[in-house]
Amino acid sequence: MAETPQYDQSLTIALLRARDAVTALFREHVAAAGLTLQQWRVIRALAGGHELDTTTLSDRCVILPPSLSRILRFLATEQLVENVPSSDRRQRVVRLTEKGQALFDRIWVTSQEKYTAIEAAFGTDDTRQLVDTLNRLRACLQPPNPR
Amino acid sequence: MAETPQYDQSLTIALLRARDAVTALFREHVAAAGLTLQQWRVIRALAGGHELDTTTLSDRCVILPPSLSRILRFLATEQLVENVPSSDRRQRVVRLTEKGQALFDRIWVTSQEKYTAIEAAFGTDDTRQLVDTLNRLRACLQPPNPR
DNA sequence: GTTATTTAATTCACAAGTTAAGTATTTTTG
DNA sequence: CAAAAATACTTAACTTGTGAATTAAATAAC
Repeated sequence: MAETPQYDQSLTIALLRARDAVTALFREHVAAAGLTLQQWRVIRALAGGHELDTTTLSDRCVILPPSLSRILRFLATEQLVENVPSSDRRQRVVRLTEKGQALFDRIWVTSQEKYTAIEAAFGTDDTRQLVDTLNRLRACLQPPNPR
Repeated sequence: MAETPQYDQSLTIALLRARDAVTALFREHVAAAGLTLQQWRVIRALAGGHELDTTTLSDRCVILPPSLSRILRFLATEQLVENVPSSDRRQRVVRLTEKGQALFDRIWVTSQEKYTAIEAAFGTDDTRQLVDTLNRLRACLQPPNPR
């Protein structure tokens, strides 16, 4: 039964597969609302009236600046986000429009349900512990303070 | 300190960040050899003389068929992989060329070292346990047998 | 205060992710 | 055996990931 040499034991592959399995549960539902998962992450980060510059947004959504730039261009044409004047005119600060918040509200309900279903299937404690472990892994790999 | 509403507690984001942190350790080294991480996953799956059809390869590398098609096209032009005649002429079976295997051998050494370093930093037991947990999560989310 | 330097974001070019449609071969069905 | 259905890939079109180059504005250094 030496089918997969050691592939299933690889941390990188395990992370990839697990992420794949989780996102698959949300993709269809988010797509039905006309958004990709990445666009949804941005909307979600801005929900509740948060005004964020693109650097913060990029970090929080784990989306590289060039991608975020394109995503914001799309969301702006859809009138889901709008710019907020900033004192530092280099940076771009954005927020949700009313339409954007409404779309968030609509998607969020079902999204919550799906997430709850995951916790139910995998266990609430196990889920929380996994998140902690993943964050610990990350903390342990990234040079603590590049400042 | 209510900076991130609940974003850091999200399983999807935690998976994304963790994967990001891990792959970052390998990307530069693999890129120096002229490969992307995805191309490297394919090479790695074929290493050791494995002959695989694209369906199996797609599943094992967690790369969708259209992407794999492009990747194989590239690897073929680089003469790193070659086709193997198959009795079922619908399917494409590939294997590494000598050049491909040589490239694998070259990358693999350093790759192993990096992986060992991760285990050292995060703990061998913790790493193995995390992989198990991730595989369990996946098993628990995916409908067991679509056959 | 003008010239460097740094910083924030965008643009560019190419690889990959994603869905849908298309092509060729095999299997199934009648 | 011929027509229909299923299977294995590939192509096409669009969005995103990735690294390098570019633009614009703010800060630092003369």
